[in-house]
Amino acid sequence: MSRDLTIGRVAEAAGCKVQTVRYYEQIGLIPAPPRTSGNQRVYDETAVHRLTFIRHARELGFPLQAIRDLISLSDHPDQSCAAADGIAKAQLGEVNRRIQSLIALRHELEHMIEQCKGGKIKDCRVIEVLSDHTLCETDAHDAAAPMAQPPSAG
Amino acid sequence: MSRDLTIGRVAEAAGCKVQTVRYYEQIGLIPAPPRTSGNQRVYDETAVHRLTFIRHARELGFPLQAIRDLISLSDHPDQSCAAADGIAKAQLGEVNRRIQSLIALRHELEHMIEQCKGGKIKDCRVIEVLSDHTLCETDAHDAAAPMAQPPSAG
DNA sequence: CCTTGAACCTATAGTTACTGTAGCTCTTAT
DNA sequence: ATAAGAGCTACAGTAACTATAGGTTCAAGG
Repeated sequence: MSRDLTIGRVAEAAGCKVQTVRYYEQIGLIPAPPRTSGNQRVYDETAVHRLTFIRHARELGFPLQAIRDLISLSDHPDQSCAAADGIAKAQLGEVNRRIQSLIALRHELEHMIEQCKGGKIKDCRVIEVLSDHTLCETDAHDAAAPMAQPPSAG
Repeated sequence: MSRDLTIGRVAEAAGCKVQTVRYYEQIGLIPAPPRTSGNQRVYDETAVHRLTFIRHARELGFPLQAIRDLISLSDHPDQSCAAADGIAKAQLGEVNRRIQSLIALRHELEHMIEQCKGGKIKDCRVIEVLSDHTLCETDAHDAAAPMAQPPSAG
């Protein structure tokens, strides 16, 4: 078990970028770690733990604000679980809405591609469907619930 | 058929905000319209058409750059349809990836919520699952393909 | 004709969640 | 001793808008 990790090691272990770690520190999502005599950050395993937590939550689509709430929750382990549960449930609702929307979008795209089998643009359904209001009366219109954009899982 | 639309009318007809219309003009996605003597923008139906096109494409998850390509394509109607088709197909691939990811995420959230039925945070699976690397080995990890974030369909 | 209030104008800043760059300093290996 | 590579700060940029401030124009009512 290695203590005294550099920011690069921590970032690698947690699966995020060095800049992202510094950014999370800047916005107060992780505490500022101690520094070496040469001013470089020194982390331990708990930083990896918390960054991994954050990454997972981001991958699950939680906005940073929700993650902030979850973290403050987890810092008070004797409180009721209900708040964390509520956050997860709200997130589940978002995810379900997103899935519905995307399925509608997929139908529309498949339809567009189906129609567009070689030919000139003036006959191209891709352009036409996008241009014409009446041709796309699927539920695609209530798409795009205002949710966190997904992190680039790099 | 009304000609001489104000920006507010156009925005309403196309289902987007006034600022968004000005923004699209600013970034060159729509042409700058003529102005009244009092410097106010004057649109006609073709602006509504193009803005609707853009909104649909955004709702389908196309990034503005792809929309830009589509528009420049549609300005040359004698070219092959293949390019537009390619853009749509790439988009379909993204949509499918997103759906897969979200379904995995939904499983994970449902599992979390299932486990978390009243109790204290120290026993809460929501926190635990998010904290622990090994507990979430679903395909959630290849989630979050770098795609355009969805527009707020307002 | 004058006034009121909504809608318009420009310019700029803020949003989210980072990512990238410039120009340094520090650490580590040879 | 030196050179590569990683770290440091600070700031700019990204997408795609959204919001604000502070001013102008337009349409309707008195």
